[in-house]
Amino acid sequence: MGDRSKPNKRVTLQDVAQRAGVSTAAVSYVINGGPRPTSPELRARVLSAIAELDYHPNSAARGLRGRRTNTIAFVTYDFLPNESFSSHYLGRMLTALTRELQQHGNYLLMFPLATGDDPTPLRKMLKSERVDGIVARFVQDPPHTDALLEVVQESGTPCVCVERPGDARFGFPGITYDDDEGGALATNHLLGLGHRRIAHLAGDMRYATARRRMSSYQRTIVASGIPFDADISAVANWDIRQARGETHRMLSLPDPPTAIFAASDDMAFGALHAAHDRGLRVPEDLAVVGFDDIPLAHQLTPLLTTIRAPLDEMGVRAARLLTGHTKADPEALVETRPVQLIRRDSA
Amino acid sequence: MGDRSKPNKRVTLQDVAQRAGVSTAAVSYVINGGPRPTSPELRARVLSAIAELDYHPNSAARGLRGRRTNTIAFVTYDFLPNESFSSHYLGRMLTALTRELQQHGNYLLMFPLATGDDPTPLRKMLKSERVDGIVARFVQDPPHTDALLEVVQESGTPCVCVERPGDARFGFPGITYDDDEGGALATNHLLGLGHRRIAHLAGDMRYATARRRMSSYQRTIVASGIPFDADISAVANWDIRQARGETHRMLSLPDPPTAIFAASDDMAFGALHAAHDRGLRVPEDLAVVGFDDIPLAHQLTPLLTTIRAPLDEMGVRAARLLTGHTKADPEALVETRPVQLIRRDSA
DNA sequence: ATTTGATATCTAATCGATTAGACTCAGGCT
DNA sequence: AGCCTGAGTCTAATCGATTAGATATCAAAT
Repeated sequence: MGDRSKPNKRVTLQDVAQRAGVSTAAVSYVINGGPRPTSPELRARVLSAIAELDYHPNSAARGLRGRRTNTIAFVTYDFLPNESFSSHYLGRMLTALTRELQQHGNYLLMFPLATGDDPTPLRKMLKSERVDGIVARFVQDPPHTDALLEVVQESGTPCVCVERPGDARFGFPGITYDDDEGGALATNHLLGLGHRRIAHLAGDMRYATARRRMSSYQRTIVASGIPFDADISAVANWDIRQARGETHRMLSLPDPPTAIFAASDDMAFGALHAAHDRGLRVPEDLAVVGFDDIPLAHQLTPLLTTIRAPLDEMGVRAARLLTGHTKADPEALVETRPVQLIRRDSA
Repeated sequence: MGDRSKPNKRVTLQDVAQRAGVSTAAVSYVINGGPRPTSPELRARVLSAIAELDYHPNSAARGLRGRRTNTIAFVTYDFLPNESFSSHYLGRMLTALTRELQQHGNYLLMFPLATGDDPTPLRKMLKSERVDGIVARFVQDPPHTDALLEVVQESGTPCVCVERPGDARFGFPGITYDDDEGGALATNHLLGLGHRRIAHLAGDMRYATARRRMSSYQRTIVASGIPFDADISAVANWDIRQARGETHRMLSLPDPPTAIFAASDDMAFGALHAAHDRGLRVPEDLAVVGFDDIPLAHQLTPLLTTIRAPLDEMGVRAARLLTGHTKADPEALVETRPVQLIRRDSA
């Protein structure tokens, strides 16, 4: 497992102080820029000693005395055990998060949890003061995650929720995007193209996100004077195959849809698949709009028209709030970032 | 960002000792199971005091004195900045890793790096003694990652490489699977089905994995007495669209392939797409074998026949080696886990 | 009865950084 | 001259756990 011997003796702040001929306090002041002023000469001496000795502050000692770990946890609460890691979707946020954190010497700890998991490990992690804050991605809405949020609150760890509006009762802010706006954008885009028979493929109804996307579709349809038809609104549970099956079913109806708004790109692929099966042209015979904008969306043909959620922006924002590089508006518990219609070839 | 005030006073080991009427040493012994024996009565008193006070050891203090952080870093070195997080492929390993670590109270720190990134942040992280060990996933082979490995070695941090054979010069063990075996399995499967005209879609040649999969394909073909034909061996760079394009090209040849071994499931989808475009039946007119077994492989139709790498096993194994729950065989610098042919519908 | 040894427990030093409090010194004020 | 102020630096206490060394207790060995 690599060199187990200790090849290089530890360099401590003491050593630096000695080398620079100053006190340990002075060195600390220089490193941390305060809380007392330092003279330029002293600063120079210390900095060159640090460089010469290749000194790096010990994170444990810092954490103990200074009560900062420079670590943020990303806590997920999924329905399936491995969900968080296997979604292209989440990748965008994690990438943004880690990069933003790295920029200021902070680190990301992964803490995946699945529904039904005991919250004790989370409690333990928080109470051991391992992290300065957490980014919570809980796919369910209140009250299903109350137990977790209570654990977080009780530990006193700063917390920012993502992909949900936060929680007023617990005082946690949330950074989210507007599923309603996304659903409306998608549906209106199809309406604007002249479609009157627009179907919906919905995600797993346990997800708030799935429910919101569906209801905004319904509202938009109805608002435009078209009656809602349950026959062409199907729950496909985020699943490609189910989406394909449901699409086939709907296309076999006496009055088949001419357009489909799928609540995820995956399901949109299922719909495209079905269209392909039947020799339908996209978008001429069947227009398809997805949601998420996963990488595949612009790799498969036809290129998928979809709704893009600002995952990266949300990641960056969450990181900044937690590391204190941006102040949160104490009034606004919810920050909603706009979604975007990405027009490609499928609609 | 949640409650910033400190709602509950800190509970320390001192408090527990006082409450139980014993010394702090005794409490520590009980918690850590040693290094000295403790009597059952004392243990009981301490444990109930811990429970009553809801005590959780402070991780920073532990780290400082005990030199263990209970944290493992997952360090990636990718060609693209966000690659590590957006691959279904890696998800399997990360899930296995975190779950295994959580089991023993260890945590996973994500540390993604992209080619060309300055290794300084890694150096800094390691020298600050933030982690007990690292799992290194460096997609390139030596000598491209020497600079990074040097940094790791110099820091003295235990390191296990995954998806490559480790590195003898640095003394790091590796846990990997056999790309050659996978390529041979796939190719032989197609040969066994009677195919004589077998094409290959190769990944990005900068990846050792892509090169190995390609050369084992070539060797297997040639070993069976079929001459290697460069016209039906194409580099598609892991890209779906390129794979589709190359498949079209090959199918237009005077002597088109009847089977394709794609070095990744993604590229296999590209091939399937092309077959679909031309109205070819799979596997009758064109047989396709992929590599990786990503979730999509058993969600799209036809279900993809593919090679499955034991990512989860590798993750678990790496975790155990680093946390000391399994001893590494000091002789064997490489542990190669078997791959598996998953027979489904496409070949 | 005394020594030996093993077992169980306690005392206190220690890990390496942060920071409040004490100190020094120069310059400005009365 | 004497006092005050503030900038710059140093001394030393402190964070909370681990663990080597000292101590106590009791059973077995001499």
